Amino acid sequence: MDLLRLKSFLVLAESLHFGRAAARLGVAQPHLSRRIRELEAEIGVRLFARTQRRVELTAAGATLRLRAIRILDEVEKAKVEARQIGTGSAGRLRIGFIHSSTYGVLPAIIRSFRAMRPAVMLDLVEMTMIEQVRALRAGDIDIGLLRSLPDVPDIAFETVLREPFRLAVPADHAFAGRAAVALPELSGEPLVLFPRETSPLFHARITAAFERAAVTPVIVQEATQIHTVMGLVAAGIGLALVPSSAERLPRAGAVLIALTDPPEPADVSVAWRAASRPLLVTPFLEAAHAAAVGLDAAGTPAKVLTRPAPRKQRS
Amino acid sequence: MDLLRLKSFLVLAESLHFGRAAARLGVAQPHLSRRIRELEAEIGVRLFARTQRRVELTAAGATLRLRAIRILDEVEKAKVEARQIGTGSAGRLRIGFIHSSTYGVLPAIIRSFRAMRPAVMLDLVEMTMIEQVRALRAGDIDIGLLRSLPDVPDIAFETVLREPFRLAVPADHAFAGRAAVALPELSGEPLVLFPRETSPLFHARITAAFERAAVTPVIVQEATQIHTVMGLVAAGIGLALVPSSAERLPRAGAVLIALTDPPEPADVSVAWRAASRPLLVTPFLEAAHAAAVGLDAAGTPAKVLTRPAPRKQRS
DNA sequence: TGGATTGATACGGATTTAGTATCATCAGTC
DNA sequence: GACTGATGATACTAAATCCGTATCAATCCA
Repeated sequence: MDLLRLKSFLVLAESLHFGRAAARLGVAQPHLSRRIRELEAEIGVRLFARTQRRVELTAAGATLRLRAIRILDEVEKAKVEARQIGTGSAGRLRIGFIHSSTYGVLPAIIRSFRAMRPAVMLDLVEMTMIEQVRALRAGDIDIGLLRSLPDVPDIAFETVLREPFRLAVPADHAFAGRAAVALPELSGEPLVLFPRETSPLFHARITAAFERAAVTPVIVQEATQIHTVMGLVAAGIGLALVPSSAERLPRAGAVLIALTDPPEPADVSVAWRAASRPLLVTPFLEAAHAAAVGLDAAGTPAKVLTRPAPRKQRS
Repeated sequence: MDLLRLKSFLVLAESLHFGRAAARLGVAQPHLSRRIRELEAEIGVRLFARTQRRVELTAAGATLRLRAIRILDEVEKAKVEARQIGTGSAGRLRIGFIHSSTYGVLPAIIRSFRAMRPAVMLDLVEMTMIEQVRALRAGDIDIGLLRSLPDVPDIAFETVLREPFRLAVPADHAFAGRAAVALPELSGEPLVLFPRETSPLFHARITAAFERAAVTPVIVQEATQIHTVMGLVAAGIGLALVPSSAERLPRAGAVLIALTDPPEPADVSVAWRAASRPLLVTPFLEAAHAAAVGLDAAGTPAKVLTRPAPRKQRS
């Protein structure tokens, strides 16, 4: 069975005229006769009833016609789809992301990327950084969205956003009305901190800043996820240094304040397997950078210190 | 795009090894390389990532593989289906039938035919004989099941069953206990008869028999359908001559009795367009003959006169 | 009855396809 | 670190297939 034969059959089934069908196919009439005869021989069934004056479909031909339309259509679609996936305008992109990007940069990146490549399906899976590296190596995800990594040879990454740290204080705290606070002022204040094991980057940046400021922090509680930290702050357990994306996390009872001497910003990076950079990494990086600019413009400054924007606070 | 290329692609996608795939396809390895290259050129996308040591599918290749499996499967199914329809082992058969066959031979024929050709779909439409002839000519039905026709040149038919006439009498009639009755005994009895216009065969056979017996029937009522006639008999309106298939029509208050000098039997025939005898006519005739024999064996004798079999009578 | 139309057949030339020999590259090994 | 074996790509020749022209047989229409 040959698609050319099938196509010829279909054209003849439409026009029911060997001469005209052959013309539409761009071949000579005798050759169309041959193709149809070969198709009939292969199937072992007469597809057209030729009365030497009129050509009509047999019952077998009529059902084959319906099938043939479908098959040729699917072949065409398969070709187009493969081409689109090959050129990156369609397909599937499996993305691992850390939890804290959920209310920060991730939605903006997704929005931006979908606008660029509407035909690409995104599979989003929340993972820790460690899990992302493992999944990238195993080929389970194509792209990781994570905080910057220690140098790993087989994983490439590019930073798309630098998030400044802010001071989170309970709404009824003395600092709550202040425009900015300096780290030395936190001396003696109870603090909530990210643990070294599960949040190495946050932990390192924050403790380094306290060292620079010559402050010995009083750690009263540890918590891994930003929303937990914010909850503890709101409950009055202590103050905390959190990345600015915490602003997007509605939480009654806590406010964010700028720092005059903040830690080195925490970056959000896009990672992929260095060996086989997926085609869609480039557009994804574009989308991520665009999203980062948008976030800045929307009042989440990445570098400049400003008065914290007013926040909606929901229960 | 060529199914051979697609098949080659699929085999290579399974084995991921040019040499082995080529062997499975029965071609030399260089030629498989060519086919794949051509397929990739046509689609404009690399389908395999060749690392000179290992071959693996690209993302485009992976989705094309799924599509290709489906397409090749559908092509195969289309071929098989067309072949089956062409040889009559599958397909659709549109049958027109007269009402009176419903409780006579039709169910038996259907049962027999479905056992023979389980893959053939039957479209059953009740029609009068006139409508059947029209539908056969228009190509709306393939087969008609009807009483014998006056010779019509473009419709061919074959008789599959000859139904003897019986005398239907009310259950409380003097004849009710008799084994057989002769037509002259009906002289003066009120009779229900099929009208000439709508039931020409029954009318002709019955009036001819009365003429032979030199009896002038007293017609008190006409009715077209056998179940109506039986109803009128049960109601005591009169007696009637009905084809023996009326036995299969449960009807309280009426019994059937053999006739010693019955009219010529009424035949049930299968008709088709003489110009293009559908393939399935032959098996349908076989099924019909088999069903007719079964009916005889089951106590509906076509020729011999016997005591009428006991009947279930439901309201 | 003759002309026109339609599909089938025959045959020679052109294109495509298949097979053989060979090469380049890389992984694993001693 | 050179060698060996394996793998896919390339080049070239032979065979098969495909395609177009010429022609025929049968039917319809005037």
